[in-house]
This record gives sequence, C-alpha cells and structure tokens, in this order.
Amino acid sequence: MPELPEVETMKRGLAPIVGCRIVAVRRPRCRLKPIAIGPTWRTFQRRSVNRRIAELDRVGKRVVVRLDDGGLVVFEPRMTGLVLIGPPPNLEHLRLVIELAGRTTLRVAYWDRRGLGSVWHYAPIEFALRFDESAVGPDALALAPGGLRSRLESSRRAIKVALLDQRAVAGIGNLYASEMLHRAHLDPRTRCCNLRGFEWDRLEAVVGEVLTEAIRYEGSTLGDGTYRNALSENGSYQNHHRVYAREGEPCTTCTQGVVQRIVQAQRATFFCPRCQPRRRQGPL
DNA sequence: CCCCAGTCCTGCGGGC
DNA sequence: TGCCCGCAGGACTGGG
Repeated sequence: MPELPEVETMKRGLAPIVGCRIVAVRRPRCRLKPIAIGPTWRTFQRRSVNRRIAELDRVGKRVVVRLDDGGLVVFEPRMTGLVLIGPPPNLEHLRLVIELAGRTTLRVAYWDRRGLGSVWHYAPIEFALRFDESAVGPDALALAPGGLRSRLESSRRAIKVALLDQRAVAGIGNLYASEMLHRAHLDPRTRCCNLRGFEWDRLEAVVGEVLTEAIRYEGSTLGDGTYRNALSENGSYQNHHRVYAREGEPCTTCTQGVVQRIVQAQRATFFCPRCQPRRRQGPL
C-alpha cells in the first residue's frame, strides 16, 4: 500500500529516466479490466510521445513526471501499483509501458495487481486545478510547526481518521497513521478537538520522524509482497513496525501491553492500550 | 460544511 | 477438492 515513504522511494529510484525522451507508450495485452489512463488513451499517447522527461516530483502519494513542454504525467498507484524501471513481478498485471531513449535504453513500466490505480496526463493548467490546496494539503514531510494542529483542532473526528484526510495533510495512509499515533502515545480514538497543545506538538514531531525513518528503509513491503521500489526490490521498514499488523503480540516498546486491532471508518487501526491510554474525555 | 458509508478492483485465506 | 465470502484500503461520490 504505497504511502508517502513508498512513493518517495519509487520516485528516487526513477532518477535515471530524467533527460530521456519518450519514444512510445503501449498497453500490453491484458485479460483484466483496463486501468484508467487519461484523459483518454489516445490523448495520453499524443501528449507524451516525443516529449523529454525534465524532472521527477511527488504530490502526496502520487509520482509526478514533468515533461519538457510543461505537461505532467501523474502515476497514482493506490493500493497495489508500482512504477518500475526494473522487471515487473509478472506480465499478467503489467498495465502500461513507456519506452525511452537516452544515454541508455530504459523503459518505465506501470504494474498494478488490483488495478485501482491510474496514469494521467495533465496540461499545466489542468494539473494546477486538480491538485490545488483544497484537494491536497501540505506534504506530511514539509509540515510547518502547528500545521497539523491548525488544520484539525476543530474537527470532531478521531485523530486516526483525520490523519488519513489528504486535504488536511498529504501522504499519510493507514499503516503509518497507526505507527505515528503509537509513537506519540495517543489513543487513535481521541477526537481531534480534545487533543491538547503538547499532544499536537508530540504528534507533529513524530510525523516527520516516522516518515523519514521509513524512507531510510525504503518503505514497507508487507506479507503480500506487493510493494517494491523502482528496481523491483523490497523495502524493509516492515521489520521496524511497532503496532501495524501485530494484533495479539506484546508491544515492543513497553513489553507489557498487547497490541489491539480495532476498526475505524472501515479501516483497521492497531495500537497498544498501555502506551496509548484512553484519556478521560471532556474539558480538562 | 462536516462526516460517514458505499464503490471500485483482484488475490488470498478461512470455512464448510 | 472446490466454492463462496470477507477482507485488504487508496481516492472518490452521494447523501444525511
């Protein structure tokens, strides 16, 4: 499930494609339902071919490829998408191939087992409208002090649910939300409006810590083995998870608590009741 | 505006 | 052995 650290790792691994020219784009034959490529396949083709890759970027959980004419190709991997210059896990789920010419011959492959992801070309104005600040909040790696608090403190939602809102802060997904709240010693069910100032400070500090550490380990490759970097190599941050997918295991931090699994907004949340005690509600 | 439930998609694992 | 069903959770939509 690519979140910010996984998408950032993908993007960094794609660095060799900068400066290359796109000579062809093709969709391999696939018996599966085709993924969304837009605005239409023909438009995508027409706008991409013969363009040179100028720069790589990331918007939240999306990889952005800036072309030399200002156009932007956006890869949105959702649950199981991979942007690769290495070999894909199989050919069955290979959805798009971008052939390149440059110093060396390269190709970018978009592979997606479940096919929830998409690849889209935007003209500059389309991109600006689609990803303006009302749609995508500040990047979770570049949060200003107080940035999280100012955007969420009036909300009545549980903090775990709010952290997944990409309009509030971009890049955090289900896995890292649980890990962050564990490190910040906050019960995931606490309403945002009940968090105190020092708790916001603690949370904002661990957001950067967890993401930076996860990037250092090249992201998390879970049991299903889906996530891989651009060269098709596994990440290793899963070996450093403290609560995610560890239901029933003793907490690695306090060794006394047992990791619990609950469901919030139809998504699994993991936490240690001892490290993240439920606080008395109400005004002080 | 705020927030929740439903939707998409495929592969896997549990139950019978 | 084979089938069915639930689950995984990105982003989006519709509705209360």
